[in-house]
Amino acid sequence: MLAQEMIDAMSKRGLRVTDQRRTLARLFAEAPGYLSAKDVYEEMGKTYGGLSFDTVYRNLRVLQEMDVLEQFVFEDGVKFKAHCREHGHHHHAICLHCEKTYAVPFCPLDIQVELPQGFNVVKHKFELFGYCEACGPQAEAGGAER
Amino acid sequence: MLAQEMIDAMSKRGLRVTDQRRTLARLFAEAPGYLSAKDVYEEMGKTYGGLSFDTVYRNLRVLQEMDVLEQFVFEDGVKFKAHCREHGHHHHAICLHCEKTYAVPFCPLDIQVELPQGFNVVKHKFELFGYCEACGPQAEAGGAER
DNA sequence: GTCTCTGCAAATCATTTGCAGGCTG
DNA sequence: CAGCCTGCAAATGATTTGCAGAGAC
Repeated sequence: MLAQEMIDAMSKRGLRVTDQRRTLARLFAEAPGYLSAKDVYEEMGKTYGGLSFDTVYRNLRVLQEMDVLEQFVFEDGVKFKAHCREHGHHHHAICLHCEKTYAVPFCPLDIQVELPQGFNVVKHKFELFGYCEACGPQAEAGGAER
Repeated sequence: MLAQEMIDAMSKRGLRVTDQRRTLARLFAEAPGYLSAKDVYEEMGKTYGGLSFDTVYRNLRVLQEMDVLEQFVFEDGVKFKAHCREHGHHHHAICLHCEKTYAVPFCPLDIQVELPQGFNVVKHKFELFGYCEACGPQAEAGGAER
């Protein structure tokens, strides 16, 4: 999602477009992968002095609530990325090195999965973790999810 | 897993078998689903006075490190349950009402999933959330994973 | 008796909230 | 100008750690 689209989305819902939010939008528009609150704080701090942590949290939450950002609970904490533009139901392959996500159009539930007797599925998760083509070569050893 | 098995596992690795750990083992052996650190603290407090939170955390961590307990990161926090005895690779269907887990023998990766170009899968998650047969009827409305 | 385990209290760490002044529309 | 947004500081909640005494083997 482009920074401008995010800003428009905020503006459309009556939110103020501040310097911070502009910077935040740009940051996520350019980020290759997920960012934690701390990542955002540190990144924004570079181009934007006198920033406070709570404002970062507040904005992340606001943007997530209006579906501009996607939140993902990793084992080592919560991270965010711009909402993916992919349409239709899909899942993700997440690179453990660059944390970039790739769409996986396949959904396990589209085929007949043998469920427990009488189990009524409401929601599901299907995620692949590994190394993408670009990171594969140099990511031999290191880079765990945590 | 039976309480006695858990206790034996601890004993075998040179850990002391204390009242607390016995109680903890019994608790997990009987628990139908996942328990958070707080759940454990509250449950154990009932049958075991003068208990401290940090000891609960310590024991949960120790038991998890020796694969007696399984840790699961829910969106509303970390929870534990006795390691499932199911053999072979499998996934889980988790009831949002009772939090009991059911084995799902199917694995999406066993069939040809179309992966992103050059993506090398290291790890994957596949989980179903919903209501089990027992909870289905009365769980109409409420009980989200949060 | 030795070494691990426990409770207590204090330290972290991530996240949230109250408040008064600053900036956007 | 009114109301939302921000920084500051303090509150909160979850988890960890240091320490000295209690209990397991």
